[in-house]
Amino acid sequence: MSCGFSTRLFNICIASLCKASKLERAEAIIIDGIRLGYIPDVVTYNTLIAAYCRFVGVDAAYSVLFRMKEAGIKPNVISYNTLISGATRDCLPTRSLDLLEEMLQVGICPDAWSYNTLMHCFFKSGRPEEAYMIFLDMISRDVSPSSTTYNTIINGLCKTGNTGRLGQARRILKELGESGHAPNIITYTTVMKCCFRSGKFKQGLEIFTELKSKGYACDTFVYCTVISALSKLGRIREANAYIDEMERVGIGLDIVAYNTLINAYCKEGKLDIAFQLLNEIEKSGLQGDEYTHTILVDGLCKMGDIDAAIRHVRYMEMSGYGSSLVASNSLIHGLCKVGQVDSAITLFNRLKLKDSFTYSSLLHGLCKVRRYHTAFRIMLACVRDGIKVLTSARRAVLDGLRSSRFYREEKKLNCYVAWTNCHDNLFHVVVTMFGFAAEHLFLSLFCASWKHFAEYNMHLPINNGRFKSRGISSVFN
DNA sequence: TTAGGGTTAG
Repeated sequence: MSCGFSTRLFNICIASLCKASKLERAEAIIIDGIRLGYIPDVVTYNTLIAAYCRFVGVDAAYSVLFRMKEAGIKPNVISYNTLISGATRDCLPTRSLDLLEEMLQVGICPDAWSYNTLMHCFFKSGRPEEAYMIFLDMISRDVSPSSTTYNTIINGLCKTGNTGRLGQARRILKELGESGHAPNIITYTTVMKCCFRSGKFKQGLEIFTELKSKGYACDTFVYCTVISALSKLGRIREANAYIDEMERVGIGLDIVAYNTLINAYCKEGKLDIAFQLLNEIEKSGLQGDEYTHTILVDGLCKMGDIDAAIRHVRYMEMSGYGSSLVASNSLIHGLCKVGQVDSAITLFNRLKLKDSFTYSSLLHGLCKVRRYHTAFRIMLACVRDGIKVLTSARRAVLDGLRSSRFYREEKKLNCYVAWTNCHDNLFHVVVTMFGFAAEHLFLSLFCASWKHFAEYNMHLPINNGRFKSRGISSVFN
């Protein structure tokens, strides 16, 4: 008994070292502990696995699993769930699936936690159809979905663009409650964020009112979501009121909350307060991240202080934040806005990575100063790279080419765009066919009982029989 | 000792 108590204390000590990322020290303590008679148990090793996943990587964590077995300690479901979580953090769906396979092979039954994490991994990797198949496997093995399962699916489908019936977000929440799976604060935050993401601000704010009226305690996630949405809408006074409320109810500010605040002040044009907050972050022992500085760069661009924005991007590069694509996009947009299109082109050419924002901003800037032929060349490169620009940017280039009598270029560009659209349509048909599965899940999720749903899905062609051990990987590869 | 929700740009 006393030995068990000592092991608990020993594990607490290891956990605190791991939390502070002092892995070498934790390992040394384990060796010293063994000499003194403290025998590490499965909790000790699981703590170490979690820390290696967080601070080093899943491969290093997996080697701990190996050492654990060598020491005669059998890994349990938490050991594997932790590794799957590590693979998810690094966005490695194949790896997480292999770990599930290994669990089954060594006779450890995956639980809801394992499946939820695995589904999240596939959603995070932009593969909702496979996440759906994981869900089917979960059902076929009689593992009951939990509230986390619902939240993972709602969030995953929303982030991968399958918003489905989210147009009726409040009804979804009501149906979830009626089905006996009461939504929790995470469900509310997820659905609210989905509304904001799809531009349904009114509905999102109604959900916020609803969760407050139902007595849910708002946490920093809820406040950040709402404050950010209000900032985007330009409703700064209300955003400020919630910032005050957050402080009043004693919610401490982490880096994401600080970034949200800085963004609100930038949107209001109060750059001085935004920079004061940056100092406050550093004084409080936190550290600004890529988001913090990107928000500041964008704020400076929006205020027309391009020189300061350029200086801040240089500061970011020198301070090890890397070159943020979002910050560069803000800068390109800002340079075009103040008429420095050549500088925008120089920056554009320097970028190794470009996206739709980069191209759209520069194309708009070029059209604004009637440099349609340059815009034509850049847009050709963009189409060839398979990047889609805003419809307004494409329209501006085509209209400009026609008005400047560059008919041959206009025709060529139109051909390219039509060809790409044709491919997109074909792709859309394929995606829709597979997407049926995800959509079906979504409809069933809120309309039918889980049991009925699972039985029904057993007859779907996409689920020809249950997944079997070793069979599951072959479905995905 | 393990999972799900929050912050940036056109």
